[in-house]
Amino acid sequence: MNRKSDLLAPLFRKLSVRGNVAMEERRALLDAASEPKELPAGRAIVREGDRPSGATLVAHGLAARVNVLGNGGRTITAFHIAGDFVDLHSSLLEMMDHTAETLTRVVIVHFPHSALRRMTEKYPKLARLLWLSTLIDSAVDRRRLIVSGRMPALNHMAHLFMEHLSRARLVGTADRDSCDFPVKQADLADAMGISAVHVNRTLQDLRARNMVEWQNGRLRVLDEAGLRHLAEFDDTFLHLERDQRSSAHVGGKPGSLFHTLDEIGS
Amino acid sequence: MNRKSDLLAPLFRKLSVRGNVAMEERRALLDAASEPKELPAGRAIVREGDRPSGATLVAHGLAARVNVLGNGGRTITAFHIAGDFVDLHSSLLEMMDHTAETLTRVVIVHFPHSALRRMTEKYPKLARLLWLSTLIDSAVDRRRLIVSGRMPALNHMAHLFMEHLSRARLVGTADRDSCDFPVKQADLADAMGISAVHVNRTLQDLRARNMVEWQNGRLRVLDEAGLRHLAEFDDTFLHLERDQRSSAHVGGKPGSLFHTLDEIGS
DNA sequence: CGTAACATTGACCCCTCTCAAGTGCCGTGG
DNA sequence: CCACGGCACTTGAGAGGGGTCAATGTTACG
Repeated sequence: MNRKSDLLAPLFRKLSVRGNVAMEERRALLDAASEPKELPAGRAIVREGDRPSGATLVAHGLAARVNVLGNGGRTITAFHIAGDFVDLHSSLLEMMDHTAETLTRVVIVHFPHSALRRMTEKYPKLARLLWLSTLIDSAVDRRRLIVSGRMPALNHMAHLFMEHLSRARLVGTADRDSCDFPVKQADLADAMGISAVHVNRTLQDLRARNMVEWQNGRLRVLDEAGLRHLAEFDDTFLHLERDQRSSAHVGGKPGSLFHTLDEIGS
Repeated sequence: MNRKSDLLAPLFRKLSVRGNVAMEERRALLDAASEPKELPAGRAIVREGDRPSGATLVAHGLAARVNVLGNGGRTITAFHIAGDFVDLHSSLLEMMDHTAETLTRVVIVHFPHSALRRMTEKYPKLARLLWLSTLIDSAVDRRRLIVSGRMPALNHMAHLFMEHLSRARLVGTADRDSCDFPVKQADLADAMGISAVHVNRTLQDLRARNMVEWQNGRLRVLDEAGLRHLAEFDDTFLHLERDQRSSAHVGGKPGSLFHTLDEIGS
């Protein structure tokens, strides 16, 4: 049990940034979670076209949201670190429009939709926080869309690194200036939409500028201000601020609409 | 009143594709809507940094989701047509992370958060459909992320056109092979992340292949199969299929969790 | 110590960019 | 009715970021 709660720590940490999560709510989440499962690297967690019966949380390790193009090219549209759900949206959308696969050894925890439903029914504040993180994920996607379409490789990579570091900090898995990022250059290429060769060159550029180190699967940011500047990185879009309504009072009795439309978004 | 219901027709149409919308629910939506407002082209509907007090629906005309980069470059990450909300997510995210501005004369209808809350409280099925379209919007964003990062201009443009036509069909504002698309080439450039010059050349290519016509703000698709092929366009991601749970029975008494977590997503 | 997987480098090419000039359309004012 | 200016669209030429192909280092590990 203690083991399981450790596994959910990153999620709790992330949710707590945006609003309080009561002990009771933590327990409810723990109860809804299945036994952890371990997957080796390179395994699919869910596949495009699947209709998952629950949501899967990454508890440890690194996974990626992957789409395959007609020409066989692989595209990574997001990295999932500890504390990220890979398919929370499948409950409404039903069919997965992308694959989630492990990039390293990964520990996952599964939450059946039925259990989630029961839990969120009872704890609307918690439901609200989960939806909020869902919306934040979309906000991050929008950000990536801008960056990927507009910035040259150097700036784009700076943004990717800063985003990764910020998100790792959010769930408490980062040191002051470094965090795990155990991917291959080819993975970065798939994530940035450039060739692996050019990833290599861009990386060298960033190193030559003494802005980052990246070896043995660990990212170290040497010049954060410089990186932020290059990437025009502003973590406002991660919505790190505390959400007024969730953290304190909130008139959200279960069943009130407070936990429905008002907490979603376009 | 009749006028107002005409304005909501595209929204109803879109929602109906995914689940039934009862007469009573339509009335509720109509009641929640403010008087329509008309804006000229080039006006901001909401600005980045705003904290809107409600959600705004485009009832007529064309708007765009815009972000401004440091170098002054404008990025369009989405076009909003009739039936699209421009800021539904602001209710949870609170602060807008992008601007929505009109590209033509636009008629908007405003829904105060409070009214939406009351309405969705009473009609969970309706709430569910609204959230669903919210999630579909994110799915479309993910799709754009893939396309924009991976495809050369010609294929990218093919995708943009097909997506626009499909969405226009969805809300009933398209003929068999054509729809309004009153933007400048410079807007297309901002949307695709390429220069206006190259938009022009790409457009000429597409025309030379007899695949599209585009004049006087109207798009006509001459070779849909060809376009779809170029763009690897598969409108599955628009989730046109009927949602089982929403359309028929559904055990969703108001207040049940059915309309909470289970209907959101990551 | 051989092999496989990943990182690095070099050479050459193409897509898209920028700069810059030219064309066409349309609304306004004379 | 025509001249004019503005705006959008076109076209041309040269430059550059990033792509591909292919070879060479470099580890990690059986």
